[in-house]
Amino acid sequence: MEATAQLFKALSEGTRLRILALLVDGERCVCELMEVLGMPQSTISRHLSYLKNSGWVSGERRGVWMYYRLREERSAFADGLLALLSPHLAATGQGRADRERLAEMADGKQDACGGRGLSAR
Amino acid sequence: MEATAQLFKALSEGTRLRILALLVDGERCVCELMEVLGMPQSTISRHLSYLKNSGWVSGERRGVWMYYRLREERSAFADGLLALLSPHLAATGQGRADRERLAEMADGKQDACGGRGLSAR
DNA sequence: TCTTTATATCCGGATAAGCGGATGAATGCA
DNA sequence: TGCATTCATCCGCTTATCCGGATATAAAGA
Repeated sequence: MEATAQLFKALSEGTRLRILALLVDGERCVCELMEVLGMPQSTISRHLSYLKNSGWVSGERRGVWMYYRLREERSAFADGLLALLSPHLAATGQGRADRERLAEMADGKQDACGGRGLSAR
Repeated sequence: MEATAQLFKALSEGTRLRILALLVDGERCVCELMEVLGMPQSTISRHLSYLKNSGWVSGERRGVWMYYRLREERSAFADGLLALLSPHLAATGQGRADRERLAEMADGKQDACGGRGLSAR
């Protein structure tokens, strides 16, 4: 019960939901998320830690960059939750805007990372 | 996005989840919940207000008692969430214990309400 | 080794949330 | 009307959470 509450607590914050929604499409590095969400690095990093500790995402270092993605090992409950959540978030105005912003960045490559951080996809 | 976060925030607290799990089986009055959860009245009442404000439950006064139940008007998303949540909570140790405690109360009618508060079911 | 870049963590401050006793309002009964 | 019961809200307190600048760490290249 308390564990379930903890799972929901991770999802009870707007910024974390935005991050999760972006990660549904694939891995992202911190600087990409900073750029899309328009928030300082410490804020992004802190939320990513939270999501990692609560088991929603995993991080992998590649060179100087940390790439975060959704963890594929999930409980059946968390899995159902995500299946429910991801289309819901994608349909949100904010979700659409974030996704669009990311697409623009991928085009211009004029972002903070200079495009170098963009994972090969 | 922020609205979704708010929805989850209501579910991010153990006591509120216990209450919701109990309401899945039908309406309950405050004194029954007090007795089952073993918490002071102000605590129960506060969480019920929270659940009411976030749209999860509705309350109806009948005489001196307030009966709370799950609101049946829910967004598609909240509906899916509840469908996922309720069996999950019921399978929990805490969920089972609470349910059992309630059953004992219904038998003995020796609870704080003297059984008068037990809705006719 | 020195520097730069990307990220994590620390820190202090502000705000929110939870707790449970105390108080007050609504109801019903004598 | 007076009283008991049920519940909502208030209150002061403690703890948790979020923020973002500052500092520390890790990697890569000069």
